[in-house]
Amino acid sequence: MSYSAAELPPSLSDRLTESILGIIRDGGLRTGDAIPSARELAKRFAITTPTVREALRKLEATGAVEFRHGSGTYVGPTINNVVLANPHRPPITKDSVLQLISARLVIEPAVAAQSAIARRPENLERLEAAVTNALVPPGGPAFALNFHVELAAASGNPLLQEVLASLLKVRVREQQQIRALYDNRGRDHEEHQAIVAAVRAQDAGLAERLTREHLDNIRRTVESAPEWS
Amino acid sequence: MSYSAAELPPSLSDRLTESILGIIRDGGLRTGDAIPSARELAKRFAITTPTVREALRKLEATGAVEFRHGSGTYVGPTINNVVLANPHRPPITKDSVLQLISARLVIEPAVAAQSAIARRPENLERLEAAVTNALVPPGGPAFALNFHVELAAASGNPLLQEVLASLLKVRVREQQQIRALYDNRGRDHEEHQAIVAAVRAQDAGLAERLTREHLDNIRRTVESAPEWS
DNA sequence: ACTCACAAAGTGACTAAATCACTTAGCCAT
DNA sequence: ATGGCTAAGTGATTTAGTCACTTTGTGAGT
Repeated sequence: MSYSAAELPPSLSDRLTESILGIIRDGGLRTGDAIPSARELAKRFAITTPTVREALRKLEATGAVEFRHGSGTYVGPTINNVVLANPHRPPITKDSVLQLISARLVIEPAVAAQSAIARRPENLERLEAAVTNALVPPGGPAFALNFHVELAAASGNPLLQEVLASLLKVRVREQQQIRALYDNRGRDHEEHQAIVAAVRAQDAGLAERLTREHLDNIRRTVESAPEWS
Repeated sequence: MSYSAAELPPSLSDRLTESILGIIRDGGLRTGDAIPSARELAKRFAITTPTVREALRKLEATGAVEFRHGSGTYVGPTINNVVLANPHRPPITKDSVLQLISARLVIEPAVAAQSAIARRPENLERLEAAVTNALVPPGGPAFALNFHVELAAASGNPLLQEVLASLLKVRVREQQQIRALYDNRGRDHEEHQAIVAAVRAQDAGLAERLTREHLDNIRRTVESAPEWS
């Protein structure tokens, strides 16, 4: 837990990642833009392609770049993130899901209160969209949890959004499992709508309470479910 | 922001990282244990070392493994993390520091309240240690911020500790800058001690209020400081 | 018996030069 | 215009080898 300071001398590939990030940032490249090819980078830094690829793989692991076979390498979605979801996260158990909900139970009510205060009109729009989409999906990606990310986005602080997005980036199968347990024909939807109403009315106390109750309901549902893995 | 689902077919190095994680987890290896050498892994999976190294670099980027030149590759400290600090985080500005403090201002009071309720005797010990160490350092690593991680640890939820540790893993230079601004001869220390007292007394409301005030003080100090980068 | 220097083995770091697989864009024939 | 083919560019992976660093154990000297 100490995250001590015994730093090793930075390897060539370490310095390379920094240089590549420099190319991206100094070049003003945004998410989706293409970066120079591996061969091009190898020539530019006078090293070989396997070494370049090692550096790029490190950036890929954190979502800073994305590979598209045959096409090129592109700036990834989390290039400017401060906190990330671990892409190599440990397997999920019922206990770890309960731990996740408990953490959200601490953080999200406070976030909801802040969002109620700071929300802007466009946040309300996106929240409405997230709430209504939550009823639509026949089996598509889990939009329901996206609601909670949008709720955090309404706080106006991108870091809070990052934190919630990282916590909620559970594997899709487990999300569906939770929803199957909890979402008995629109209960999720109703509670989300109530929260949006509180945020719209800028009633921080209410938004906080409703969010806490909502997550507490989910926690209880999961808690009473049978072990699944 | 959409984190959409356009998943590409997993590459060889993707499958490799999963296999290596399998070796670590199925083997019951813990942080600090050695994993098979790159040559050994190459032989075992019937592939070549550059490919193995790419997979290992991805794991290195998320702190799942660590390289030690000439010695071997070892299981890293964040192998079981759910959320991570971005090792390739963007450069820090005064605005980004204020954004960070604002996020903590939302999250940490709620965490402090939870910690006041759930704290166990060993948490109080570690909190005391963090508080007293905060006065010691002549220039060493920033123990002061470690206090906030320990405060989150006292909640009993490792995820909350991970979130705070990720948020606080600012570069050392910036930490010193903040401390230089704020810590006028022990003010930090006094406020930390007051928070510990509230946690010890299991007074959740007080712990929450003191934490909010503490961070608000820091925020104001940073806000009134001159631009620095 | 103890210590220290040094050699050897194991490991990571990196190079060099290819080949294969995939994507994209342009051209051509329809 | 449309469809299919071709060629260039790119990522994916291989093969074979060299260099640098760490650890360990051995053996000489004390």
